[in-house]
Amino acid sequence: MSTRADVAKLAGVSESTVSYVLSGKRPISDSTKQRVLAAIDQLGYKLNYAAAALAGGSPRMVTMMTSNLFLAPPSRIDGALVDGIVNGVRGSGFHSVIWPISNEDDSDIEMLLELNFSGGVILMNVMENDPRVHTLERAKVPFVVLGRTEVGFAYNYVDRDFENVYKLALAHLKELGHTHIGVISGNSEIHDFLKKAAAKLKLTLNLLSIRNNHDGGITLAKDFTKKYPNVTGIISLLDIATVSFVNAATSQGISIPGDISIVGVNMLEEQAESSSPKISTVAFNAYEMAISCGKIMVEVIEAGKNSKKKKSELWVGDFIDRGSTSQL
Amino acid sequence: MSTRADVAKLAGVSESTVSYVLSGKRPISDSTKQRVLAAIDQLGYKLNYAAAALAGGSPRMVTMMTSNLFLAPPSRIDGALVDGIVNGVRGSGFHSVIWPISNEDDSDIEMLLELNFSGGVILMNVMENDPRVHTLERAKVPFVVLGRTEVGFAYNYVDRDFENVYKLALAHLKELGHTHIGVISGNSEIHDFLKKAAAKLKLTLNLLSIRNNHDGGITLAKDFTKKYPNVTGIISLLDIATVSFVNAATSQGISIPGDISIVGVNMLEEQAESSSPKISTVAFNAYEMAISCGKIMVEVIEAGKNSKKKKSELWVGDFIDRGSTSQL
DNA sequence: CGAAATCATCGACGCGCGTCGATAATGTAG
DNA sequence: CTACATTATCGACGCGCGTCGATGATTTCG
Repeated sequence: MSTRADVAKLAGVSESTVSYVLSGKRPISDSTKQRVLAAIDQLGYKLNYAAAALAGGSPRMVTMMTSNLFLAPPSRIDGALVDGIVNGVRGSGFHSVIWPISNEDDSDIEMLLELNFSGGVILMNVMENDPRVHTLERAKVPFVVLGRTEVGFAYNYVDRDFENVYKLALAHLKELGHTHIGVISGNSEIHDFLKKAAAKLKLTLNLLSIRNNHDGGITLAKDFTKKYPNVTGIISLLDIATVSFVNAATSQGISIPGDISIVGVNMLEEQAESSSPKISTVAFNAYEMAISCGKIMVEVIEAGKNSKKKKSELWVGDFIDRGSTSQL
Repeated sequence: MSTRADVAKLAGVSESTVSYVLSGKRPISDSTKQRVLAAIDQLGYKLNYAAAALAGGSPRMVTMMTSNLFLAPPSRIDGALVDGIVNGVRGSGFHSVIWPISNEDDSDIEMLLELNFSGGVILMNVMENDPRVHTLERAKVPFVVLGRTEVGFAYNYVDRDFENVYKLALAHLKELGHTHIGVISGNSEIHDFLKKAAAKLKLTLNLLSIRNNHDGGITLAKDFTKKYPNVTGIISLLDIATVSFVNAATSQGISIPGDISIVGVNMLEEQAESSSPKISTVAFNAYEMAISCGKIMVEVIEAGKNSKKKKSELWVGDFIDRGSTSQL
């Protein structure tokens, strides 16, 4: 393993010059820069991670902090997000790592920060008013939240523009004449953005709360028309259960889109096309969004502590018609 | 953030004494040991990760190296394994981290090693003759393979004792009078251990190769009895598809265990109990196995380069009767 | 009681790199 | 040609810790 000293010797310059070539924090003439880079290439020199961190450089490593990636039934979406982040930061010469935290215990987070081996943190699977955000804030680590946790507090985030995603889905259903809309969700309450969007369009919402698994969808399909005679349109916030629901409903004689129109807003294309019939969605480009999140993370790290400006991004997708909706 | 110097000053000892208290590599009298520990406690001192790594200490961090955790449909089993490893090493004061590698490209692995921020590597999702094993071997990093990749090459591993797992499942089916056994698998060939076990018991195997998803199970169930009239017993190496198969077969009038007896060998209990009827299995204690793997990893790291002895462990589970098999 | 062995502890050095202050080389204006 | 700003480069130091050799304290044995 060659060191900075080896590179300096081979290039005939001082060690600090090598450092400045790499960091670009001081001007270096083109000629020496070339020589140094050639030496680096020839020796296959790699920056020693630990030494750089010790000497005060921010490590070129991004940590994805996630708690429920492995406890809950794993979703394709989580996979797409992880994958996107990895590729997003890779392009900038950063590495990425997943830091599994087992529970609500803060000690895992603080461990990570104390180790100081991570240049930035991407917080995933956030909840409303997630306390971890404040832990990160206090620790003064550059971080980006994938999702949003609360208002009135400035932080970097990348999220879906749920306000418009819901509006898009509901507007489509309303245009087709549907007024009583079922909401397939894993929560016991309807999300505020969704309530607001429905109110504006004067639609009636009906919460259909199920677990996001195969069983959840099947259970919901059973006696659906008897239980929810008014519901003709559905907006679904789940993925796995939605596929099962559509399959199950169809096989027991409910026609989609004849009897029920359904729009998914939280599914990957692959999933939306795995059911029969296929499911129209408001596209959720999870992978692309995660790539962008990774890039923003890198920008935030490189901007350094000096920059107080927070970056954020909201993603809407197009409505993709796969034929699961029709005129009432 | 307090340092070793702070602790030394407070305890009234030299810095090296503090180090030796922590590492235990030189004898320290009880009285000073107590004083040092008290000072550490009082200051909330934490070993600086980067400095320790730089100075040559092996970092108290374990890296799980996995490629297809996020590309393939995620399985509950992978989750259980990750979770087990995390908890297994946590008990020994190690941290663990997932290093996602995107493809067959070795550069990701070498990056990890060059960074030298990992005390040991647990290689997951290994294939037969996995080249990564040799990369790790060459790099002289302590590593443990979760699974087995090839014979005639000494490395640390933890794996299921497939030879006996298969034997247990097949013997059970044979006792009940089944002679033509279907093998539900995702591969295009039958695993050697399984072939051998069948040969010894004079059973005929019939490969039923499907994808490990909901569709795979349903497709297989369709016209099963027409396509495979001889097959009365099944040993399934998949999890998700098996649940779907059992559900689908049952709902189209095939009686389990009346018409077909089935034994799963690669499922979590939770999964085996989610179908109707439930599925008898040879228990796969993935979580417990992973905990053990984590502990072995720590042992290997702490044994250091001096110890040439390789550790390995093979796990068999009990046959758990859930009523999915019966006398022919 | 003195010499040797053992034990507990200390001091110093180096790991590889980031960065500050200083210096040498070059350019600019008076 | 001198005085001074600018640019390019160097040398030295410190980050926090692991570890080796050395020192002083204590015990053991002849």
